[in-house]
Amino acid sequence: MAIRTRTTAPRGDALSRQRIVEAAVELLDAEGEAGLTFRALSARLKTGPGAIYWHVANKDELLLAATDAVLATTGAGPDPRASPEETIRGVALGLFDAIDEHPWLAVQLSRSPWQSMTLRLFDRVGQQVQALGVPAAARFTSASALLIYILGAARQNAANARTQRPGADRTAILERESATWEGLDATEYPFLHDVAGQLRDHDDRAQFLAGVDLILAGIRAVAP
Amino acid sequence: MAIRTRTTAPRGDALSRQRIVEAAVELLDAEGEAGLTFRALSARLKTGPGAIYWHVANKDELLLAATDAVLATTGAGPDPRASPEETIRGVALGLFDAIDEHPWLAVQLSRSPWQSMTLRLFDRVGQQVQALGVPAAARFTSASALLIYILGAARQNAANARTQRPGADRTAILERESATWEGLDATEYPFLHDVAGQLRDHDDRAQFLAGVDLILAGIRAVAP
DNA sequence: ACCTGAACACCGTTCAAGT
DNA sequence: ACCTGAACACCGTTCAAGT
Repeated sequence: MAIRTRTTAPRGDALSRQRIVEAAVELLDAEGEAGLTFRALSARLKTGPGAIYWHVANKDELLLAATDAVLATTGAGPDPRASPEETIRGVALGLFDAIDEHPWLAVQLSRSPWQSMTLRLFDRVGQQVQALGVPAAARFTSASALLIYILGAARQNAANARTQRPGADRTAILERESATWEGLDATEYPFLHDVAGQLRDHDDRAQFLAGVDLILAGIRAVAP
Repeated sequence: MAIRTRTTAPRGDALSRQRIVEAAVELLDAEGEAGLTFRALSARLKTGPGAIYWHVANKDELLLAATDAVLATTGAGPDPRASPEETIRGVALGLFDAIDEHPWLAVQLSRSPWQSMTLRLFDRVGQQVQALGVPAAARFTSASALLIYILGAARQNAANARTQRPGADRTAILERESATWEGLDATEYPFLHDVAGQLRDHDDRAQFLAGVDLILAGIRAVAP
């Protein structure tokens, strides 16, 4: 096969939808949602803002494409040997970690529900709920409760991470927050006051999974 | 007591933090988050944008104040005769309805977790979890799972409502979505394909409460 | 103390003009 | 077909100047 000439081969610096989306993801990861700007993006791609509009309709479409691109690489294929519970935990952890790595994902995922990506997730969770032996009438409720919790927790975690400076000392933050809760008026915040100590050795991931297990227990209680 | 003179009494059109926040809430309710602009707000208040900055530090603080103002009027006081489950359902429904009425609330509530308002909610839910007899070690997990679900579901509902044009025919939308799901490839989306029919007479509020009950069942399963 | 409104440094998006 | 970059209509925020 002949070597392509320089002029017809796609050069590394040629603009393309793919290169734009890749650069957008990099920008989102590095600077957060506020960092994704058509000007910043075009500067990084060494072109003008107008050039991007040739390949992408608008910012919404760009964000959607970035979300799809990241989620496409995430989540290992389902393991047929895994139990339904394990598969659900796998999906949940995959999303949790993806959002932990790309906090801007959370906002995108819950912005347009019933979107292709969310529907795919809903179906995957629903399949496992069915495999659990949940009767047909209770499947919709079970699957939607699971997905809502998973997305909600991952989003909350992303919001927490964004509040803190990146690279901040996690232990120190929890220590400080725990002390704050302890200092709260026990009459006004009896629960927080009581539970302040548990915050000190809090593990977000473990907490997240415990919540998933709690809902799974509820589902099992309805469909034994 | 003497009648106050016109000049010292706060005239109806005098600028004040309270009037600003009230106008902000009106604007948010009518036009959504994008509608809250310092220019639109100052036009409504018949003043310049700079005047607002005398009473409010910036847009973030304004959004926070608007959120507090709306949530302060929501949620009936806790009924001491109600069971813990009933109280939790009451808190959940109160939030759900508030967010249904003011969809912009959802984004605000999960933007800054560990904020005064969210902490108060967390404490209220935690108190009821304790009243349920959940052992100390499981209380944190139970309360946070509940709150994450409640906020997540309310947000999802708000996002759904925002996608649809206000005043759109709810039945028609569900009918159309149900038909879409039915038309999906049964190999790729087996669950959605199966469950499409249930979507037709779907009640968001009932669905939401069913999810709360599911988590309550899980909590009870852990702490009988 | 409080308000005014022009001005600054940004946005997303468009579009005539180029190649 | 694809790119350029100035221009438009917006933002949030600041600030000298007024009362």
